[in-house]
Amino acid sequence: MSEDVFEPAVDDIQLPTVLGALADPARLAVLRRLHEVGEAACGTLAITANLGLSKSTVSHHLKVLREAGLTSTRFVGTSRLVSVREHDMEIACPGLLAAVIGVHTHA
Amino acid sequence: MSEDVFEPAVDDIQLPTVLGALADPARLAVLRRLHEVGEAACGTLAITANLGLSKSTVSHHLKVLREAGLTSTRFVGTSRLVSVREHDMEIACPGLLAAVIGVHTHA
DNA sequence: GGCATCGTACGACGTACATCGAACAAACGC
DNA sequence: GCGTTTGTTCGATGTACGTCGTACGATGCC
Repeated sequence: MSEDVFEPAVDDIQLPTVLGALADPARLAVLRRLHEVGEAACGTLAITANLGLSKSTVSHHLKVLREAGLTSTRFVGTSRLVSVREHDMEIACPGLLAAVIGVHTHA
Repeated sequence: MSEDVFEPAVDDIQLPTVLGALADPARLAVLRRLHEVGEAACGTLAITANLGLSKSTVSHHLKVLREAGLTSTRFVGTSRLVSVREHDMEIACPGLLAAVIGVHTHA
């Protein structure tokens, strides 16, 4: 588990990349779950967000979210706690998170 | 040119589909152009939006935008005038369009 | 009717993506 | 130190996507 996890600076967050990261139902579900929980570990997410995905797939999705600038990762023992970069996103793409997370009627 | 162009009803607009449609720089440019112009023809867009894309590619992107529910097409002679379904989008995904179109600092 | 114009549909091609299982690396507990 | 837990990485595989040129269909003009 190397520490060289790439997280873009606020100024380097690209809108198309963010939208691409959000364009997947699984990642959308993960992001909403993270938003309401605040912080969660990868394994916990795989179970709690009740997406029927394998461990490696969830890990992959978390990587996409992180590299798009949507999430941040914190190391605690053998776990990694992931959280949404709400403040940074509000600076980079104002209103986007609220619009995407706040919608209830759509999957 | 058949008239059977599919445009989803407001209730059938899916957030992941919309986000997927927005996740392409070319489509984002087209949408912004449409937003400021109000209405434009396919050929006009291909030139005005200064994306170096072929006619068929622009047509393809317009199809993606339309099927996602983002745009509406109106038939006028041999041309098709495309416009953004701003009102419908505001109902389906409130705040999303504003967040995506209003960002200036990102491509 | 005949011809130009506008846009779509069709194949084709290369690339990117979502998904999985298995193998690996790191850190903890005993 | 050893095994367990946690998460990443590595192929591999099938699917989807972006792009193009060309061929087609529909409409307007002479």
